[in-house]
Amino acid sequence: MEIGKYVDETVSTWQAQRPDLDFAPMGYMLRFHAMAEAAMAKIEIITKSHGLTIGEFDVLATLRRHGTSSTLTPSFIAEVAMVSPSGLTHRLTQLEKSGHITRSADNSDRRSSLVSITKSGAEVADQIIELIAKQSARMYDAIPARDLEKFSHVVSLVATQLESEVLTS
Amino acid sequence: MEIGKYVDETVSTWQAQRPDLDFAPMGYMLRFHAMAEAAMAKIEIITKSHGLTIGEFDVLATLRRHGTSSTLTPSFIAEVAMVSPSGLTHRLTQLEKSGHITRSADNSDRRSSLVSITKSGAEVADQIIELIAKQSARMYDAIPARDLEKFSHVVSLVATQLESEVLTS
DNA sequence: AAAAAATAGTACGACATCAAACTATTTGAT
DNA sequence: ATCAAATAGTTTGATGTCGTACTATTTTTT
Repeated sequence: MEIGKYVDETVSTWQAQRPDLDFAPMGYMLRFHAMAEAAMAKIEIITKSHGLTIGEFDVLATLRRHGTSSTLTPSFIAEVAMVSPSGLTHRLTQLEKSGHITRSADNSDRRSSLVSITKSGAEVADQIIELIAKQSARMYDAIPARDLEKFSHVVSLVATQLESEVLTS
Repeated sequence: MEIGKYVDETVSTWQAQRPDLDFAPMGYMLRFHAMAEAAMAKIEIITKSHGLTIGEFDVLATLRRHGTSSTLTPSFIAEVAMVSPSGLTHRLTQLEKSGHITRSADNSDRRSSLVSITKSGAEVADQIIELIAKQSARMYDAIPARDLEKFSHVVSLVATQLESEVLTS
């Protein structure tokens, strides 16, 4: 089913069953989410075409954007990429198999290790980020700059609202 | 890491490494996505507190909003809930275990089956949807109605853009 | 009427992720 | 200095999802 229809159907059938509730905000939220998912699906097509999951690309991108031959610790990457330690281990293992990164010992702290991006890793990251930047631009092509500002503003407000709630709930 | 910071850091470090590209649109997209994820995480807390995954609730909600004692086929539910057939089978199995639905044979087409929501299933669905409706409303509390309209408009535009691309790519 | 094609649902295998338990090492407290 | 606590990373087990293959049934074709 297509996104718009899905949301419309969901909201209207719920509204019919529960007229005591207002489903308009839920509708905004659903549309918002579906949209973001669709955008992400586009990105995934790009990474997959280069043999990477989005998660793996995220790790590779974290390394790449800290320098063409950067070396970071798993902890730092996990923090920035917002992935669990175990999730990161898996991603690193995959990237290592593909030859996009190398792991080496950290002699100053032997609990830790050093993750380096390889030449091929940096190349793939560069190729993918170009496609993502272009795809993202295309996504907002149809939107007038003024609307986009307004949009961005609302997104910020919702973000603030959401994060303030984290503290109170 | 907090959402806003994460996006800012990502965009600015990429921009420094690849000044030839424009990362502003990607920034919008990332913020957009992070926000939607955060919203969904809120919903997940609600469903989890009633012992359901979001996916399971989606199935239960599909049944509930088609009537308090509705009966639907797995095919229809899978279509509306946008889940794969195998994914649906798993969700139905879980819901059946919890006593929220029942499966029975369809005598008019013996390949198919009939899924019915139970009394407890309908009750849980109602409880959860109330919380989701309220949570969604709270999310947009801080936003003036006019801005919200604009927001919705832009979301629709992006949606259209994304879906038109599906055809051309 | 028989054979081929389509459809409904399930089973199985793969995968990305997470939480919790675990090992190894470093830091901090006494 | 010693021992407890904290930290870094991996391993293990569980979960939810999908794609593919499979079984049973119905529809369509000839």
